[in-house]
Amino acid sequence: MNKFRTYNCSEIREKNIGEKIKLAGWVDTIRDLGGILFIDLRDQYGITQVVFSGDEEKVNSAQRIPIESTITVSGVVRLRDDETINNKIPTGTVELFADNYEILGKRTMSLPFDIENNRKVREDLRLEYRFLDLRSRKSIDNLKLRAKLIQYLREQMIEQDFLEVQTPILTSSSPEGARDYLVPSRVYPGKFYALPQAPQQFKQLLMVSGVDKYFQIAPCFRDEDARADRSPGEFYQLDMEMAFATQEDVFEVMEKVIYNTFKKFSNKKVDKEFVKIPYKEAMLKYGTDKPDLRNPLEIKDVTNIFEKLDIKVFNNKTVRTITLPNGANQPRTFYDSITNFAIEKCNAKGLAWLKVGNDKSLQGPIAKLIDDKSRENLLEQTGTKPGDSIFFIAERSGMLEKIAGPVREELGKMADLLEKNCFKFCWIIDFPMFEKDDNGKIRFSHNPFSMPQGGLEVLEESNPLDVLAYQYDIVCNGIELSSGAVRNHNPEIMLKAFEIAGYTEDEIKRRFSALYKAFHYGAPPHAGIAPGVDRMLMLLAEEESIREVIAFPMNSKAEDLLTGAPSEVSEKQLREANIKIIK
RNA sequence: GGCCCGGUAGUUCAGUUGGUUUAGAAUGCUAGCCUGUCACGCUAGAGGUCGACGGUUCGAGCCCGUUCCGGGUCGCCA
Repeated sequence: MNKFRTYNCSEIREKNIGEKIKLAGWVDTIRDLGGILFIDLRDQYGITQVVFSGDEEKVNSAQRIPIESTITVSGVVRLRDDETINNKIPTGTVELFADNYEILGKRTMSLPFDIENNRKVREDLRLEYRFLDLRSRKSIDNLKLRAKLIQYLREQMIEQDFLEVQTPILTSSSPEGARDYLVPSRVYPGKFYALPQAPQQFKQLLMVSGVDKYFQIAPCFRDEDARADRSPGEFYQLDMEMAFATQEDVFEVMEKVIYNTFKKFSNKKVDKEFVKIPYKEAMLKYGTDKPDLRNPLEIKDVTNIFEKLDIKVFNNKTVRTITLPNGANQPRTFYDSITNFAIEKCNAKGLAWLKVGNDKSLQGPIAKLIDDKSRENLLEQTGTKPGDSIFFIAERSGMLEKIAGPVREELGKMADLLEKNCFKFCWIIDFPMFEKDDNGKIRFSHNPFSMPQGGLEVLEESNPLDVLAYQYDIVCNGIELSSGAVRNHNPEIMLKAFEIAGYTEDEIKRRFSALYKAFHYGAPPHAGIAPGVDRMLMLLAEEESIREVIAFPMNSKAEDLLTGAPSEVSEKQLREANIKIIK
């Protein structure tokens, strides 16, 4: 029998009445009513009410236990009177009538914050005392959800015949992509390992080796600044890759896994259809490559109508609109507020708008400048009905999405149009292979290892900026869960693609030697994806910050406030690592 | 690195055009009372360099400047 407890704090029920038992846990609250005293005893599983009564000395001493200390209590399980039953907890019909207790771990420092109200507390303080922060019910629930989710993902991948393979953590720096975390080599002065940004090269090598379907719950490391939905430093992906597979094969596996997972861990409606939207269309209709499809608003291009009119603020610009159904009823403050949003948050010069009356008449700042025929075309082309209103975003094309996208989102929120309690997924497909950087130089727009659509022929004959890649993102409610691609397994096409992006053959051989070499030994066509585990959890737990679903996250400045990482190391360690610090 | 927002009891916040004694509230803490509470209740008490420095002013939590710290965002994240 366990020395400290015979049951956990969520276990005892009416069938245990009369039983002599022991419980151990944290003192959650003490309610001292004078002659009688109640303690809510808490552990990972739940809460049981403990009663001290009768023995005046015991009641008085129990009253002085600092809350959040750990104790063990022995006594007898009693039925509660009908009027004292607590329906909020599973153990609410019974209680432990204590005859003795012992403090196991006394709290001797004052609490830095109220544990159950931890969500309102400054995050740095919570992270400094993460061990207390994690005592809150919601934190424990998130840890449990994470464990179950990872177990379920693993089960599903195994069920679909995927083989779990672990790839190295100490590996080599890859010059593409994010900044690496470097680890100095002791044996080879001046040389470094890098922590993997993703197991990308290894999983592709596994394909060449003959692993047919690979997966891993993979830790990934990137030295980039944090965001609310992006942890700094490290995160986990459900990394997968399939041999002899096309884009559609990856979609089929992933849709099954994602749908089942969201269905299992959420009470919300999960849309079974994963809409496929080409990148170009997404940028036009939603102003972003991660559209939130709960928002019904769409952006329309009306440049053709306005290039014929002489409206000063629209001249020589691309003009796009968002129609807000029943928008004409919105008060003036609504229009001011969205205009301010566009100007302040998106750097727009302004936001023109029109109300459409029941007789199709237009009201608003630019109404007088639009002739009858243009008005008809405008209403027709944007699908605007009497009683609606239209918002105009006019900009040069490069800037346009940065305003239209956020304005569409904000309008949806302000008018409360987002479909509630549901998850809506889409695939964004047909990403461009190349883009121009600020200096007009052509570079890879996403993954250099993606297969260009049309292969070698297209690379040789088309304008690079028109070449599409077999590259796809999966997006849920406006959050990007993952990127994936059909990989380029053909060395000839690989050389050509890198050549367009300004790399020589020597550079490729040097930087991607293993992959480049391997692809000369019979590589299967292969494709994969790697959805972020933390982001899935964030959506399922309905958390605003990714740090709520990670046990020990770093703060947004990439510091671990518990252990003090990153920290200075001793001179001896530096010498062994052949490192000299330049300040 | 750029831009935006913030910093006032342990914690979360309020603090009016700069002007009345001792800078408030909630919660937490301490003490006392209370035999059926479950966020128990009631009474009393302690708790503050208003982030820091400088300036304007008869007078600054409030205005100005500098700086530090925190959050968000853009860059960045193939």
